[in-house]
Formats: sequence, structure tokens, C-alpha cells
Amino acid sequence: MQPNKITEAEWSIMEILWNADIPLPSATIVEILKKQTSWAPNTIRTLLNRLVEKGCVTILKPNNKFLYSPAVSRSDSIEKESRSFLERIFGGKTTPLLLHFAEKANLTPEELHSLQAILKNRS
Amino acid sequence: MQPNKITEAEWSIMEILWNADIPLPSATIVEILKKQTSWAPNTIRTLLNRLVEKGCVTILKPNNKFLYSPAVSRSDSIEKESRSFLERIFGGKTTPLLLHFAEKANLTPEELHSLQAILKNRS
DNA sequence: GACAAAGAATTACACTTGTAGTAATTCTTT
DNA sequence: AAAGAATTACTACAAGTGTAATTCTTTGTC
Repeated sequence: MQPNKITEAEWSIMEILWNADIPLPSATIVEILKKQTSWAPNTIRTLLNRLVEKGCVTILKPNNKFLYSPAVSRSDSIEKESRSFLERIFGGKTTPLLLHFAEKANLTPEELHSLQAILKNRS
Repeated sequence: MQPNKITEAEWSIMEILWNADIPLPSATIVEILKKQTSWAPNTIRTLLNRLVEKGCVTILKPNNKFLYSPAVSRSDSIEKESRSFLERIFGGKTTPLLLHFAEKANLTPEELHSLQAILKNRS
């Protein structure tokens, strides 16, 4: 069972669900998104529903209240999107991708360090 | 003037145009794509046309033959896609992106080197 | 000069995505 | 229990995408 692709608009909702570590009622999601977007509440509920249909979000109903929580992990989803992006834009080759982003990056010394640490580990 | 977003299917065509350093007739593009995909020739021509409409490809007509060539550079397009991906999936933060891909990467020593060189330059 | 082949232009069609309105249901309060 | 509020469910609709068939146009060939 692999849930479907999460679209850009849907991703904003997933972010909220991932960040909350408890299931949220739709009202809360609407509340949060009101600050970030100009979507109508119904728009948000539609997106939520599509996510449920896609199997990316599950509905819990303790005492008959609807609560929404992620059905897919953030890291899995990031992994998937990343792989597809890598494939599509960089022909699957990680090195050019890394070079591309490394050039643009404005890394702090600490960040540089952890990256170098990872790289060192690999070698 | 920024040409529109290049979709996944269209990207394959752009790749071909970018790789050829001369304008190509549609027949050649069809030829090449036949090996990589199972698209009907008409599908390919439709995609080509959409790219022209979007302003991503231009038509040249020396001696009345149609030749197609990129109207946008690969690097600009990569840049654009990358930025949007970075924004969407990693909240615009390059470091997590780099860490993510660095972990997955299977770099050769030389690749490690050039990456480290870039990083060193930055620091 | 009529015809066939190749390619360009037009049309098609289902599915997805962004965006939301309307209807139905359920909960709350009086 | 009825009225009103909150929330869920259903419907809508245009633009974009993948996928292609059909039609129009040009040009080489007999």
C-alpha cells in the first residue's frame, strides 16, 4: 500500500499534522493555515479529505470527534519526493545535485561541519 | 518573461534538446524518445507544442523545415525546479536538504573531494 | 498535376489540482 | 425538542497534464 503523491497544497497540511505530535481537529488546522494562506476553510477541508482518500491521513474518532493524524511519516514522504526530484531533474545522480545545492548554500560553520562529518563517514 | 513550469513529461524533451547542441527536427526527438518511453509520436509532438506555447522551446525554420531548440537554459530550469523543491519539501532550508542527500549518496572519493572543495571554499 | 507520406495543427478525453460553494449532519444551548 | 452553530460530505468548475486520434498542409514522387 503506497499512498498517493502529496501535492503542494496538501503538503502544507501534512506539515501541520507532522508538527503536531497529536491528532488534530480540522478547526485547528484551519486556524493555523489561516495565518499562512488565504484559503477558505472549505478549501482546507477538501484538501484534508483528499489526503484521507489518498491514505496519507487517518481519521480517529474518540468520543465521536473527528481528529486527523498523518498516516505516512514525514521522512518517508520526504524520501519519496526527494527521490523523484533527483530522478527527474538530476537524472538520478546525487553528486550533481549536491554540488548544485552546495554552491547555493550559505552554510554556517557548524552546518559545514556536520555535512563534512557525514561525508567523512561515507568515505 | 519567465516561461512556464516544465512538467515531468516535458522535461524529457527538454533534456534531449539541451543535450543536442543543435536544433532538432521533431523526427529526431521522436526517434530518441522511442527508445526511452512508449509514447506515441503524436504525444511527443503535443508535448513539443506545449513547450513552444510555454515559451520554453523555439521553432527555427531555415529553408522551411521545422527545427526545435531550447528557449530556456538547462541551468536556469534546474535552478528554478530546485528552488521550488527546496521550498516545498525542506522549507527553504538548504542544510537539511544537503544532509538528506549526503546520507543517501554513494560518493566516490573524487566526488567527495569536489564537494569538500566547494564547501571549503564557502567557509 | 494527383497522390501519398510526413509532419504540423487541431481536437479530444480522462484525471489531477487548486479553489470553493452548497447540502447534510451533528452538537450545543435554551 | 427546536434553533443555531460547527463540522463533515458532496458537488462544481476551470486550468493543467498525460495521452493520443484526427485533420490539415506541404512536399517529394510517379
